[in-house]
Amino acid sequence: MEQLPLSEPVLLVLLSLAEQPRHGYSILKDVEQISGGRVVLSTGTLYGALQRLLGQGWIERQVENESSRDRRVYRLTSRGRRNLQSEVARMEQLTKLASLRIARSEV
Amino acid sequence: MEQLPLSEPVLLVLLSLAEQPRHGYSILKDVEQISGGRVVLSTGTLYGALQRLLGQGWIERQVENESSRDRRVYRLTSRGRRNLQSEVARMEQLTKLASLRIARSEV
DNA sequence: GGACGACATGTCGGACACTGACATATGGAG
DNA sequence: CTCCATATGTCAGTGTCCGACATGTCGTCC
Repeated sequence: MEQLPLSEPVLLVLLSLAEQPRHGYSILKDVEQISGGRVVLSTGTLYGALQRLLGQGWIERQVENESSRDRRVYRLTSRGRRNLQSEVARMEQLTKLASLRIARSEV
Repeated sequence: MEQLPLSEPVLLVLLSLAEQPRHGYSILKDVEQISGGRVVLSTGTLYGALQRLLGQGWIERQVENESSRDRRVYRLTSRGRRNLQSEVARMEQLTKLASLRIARSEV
């Protein structure tokens, strides 16, 4: 029922979780790394997005056995993975269109 | 000085203008067409975006000789075209990363 | 000539996401 | 013991998008 498209911050959070379950701060660092340092999420953006994604059932809390630190680990749900895939498919289509339009206009 | 990324509505407006100069309503119809009917801009979104893009120097008004109808035709500036190209390059990079991450997680 | 729908531009309030600043607390290194 | 990285969270401000409303023209059909 939720409509795409995703914002870049949220997309990067999901891509980070697509690789493996992570906790918030780990997502923060991973996003910075995979974006080549270009995207540095503020904690407000991150934790707000996590709450929203939880509410929509795209991600879920992972239960931990014993970790000394106060970490909250999240993982993609199958629903979240499906939605992420369709979102990426949409992006690919849009990117292809964009490349065509730009190329055509340069001739 | 303006930072990317662009929202999907604005990106589609720019792609529409990348092909040829258009007036507002024409952009509206073109965006609907190139997005396969998926994106239907509200006029609030469209005219707001056009004002912003004018202010940032990404697009400019085209002077008309004589058209009966009250049309305001816009075209991309060279600055706008450069920025659009770098934005599309960014999207391609992000899309590539996304495909990799998703593919890897499916194995 | 009158009605109606497509064309054409615009404003405005509400909803919502992103940002930056602030707050708090723990772990490890020196 | 001090400092920094780790770790999570809130909040006010800002900007964008959307839907509704407003206004007017042009062409066509009856």
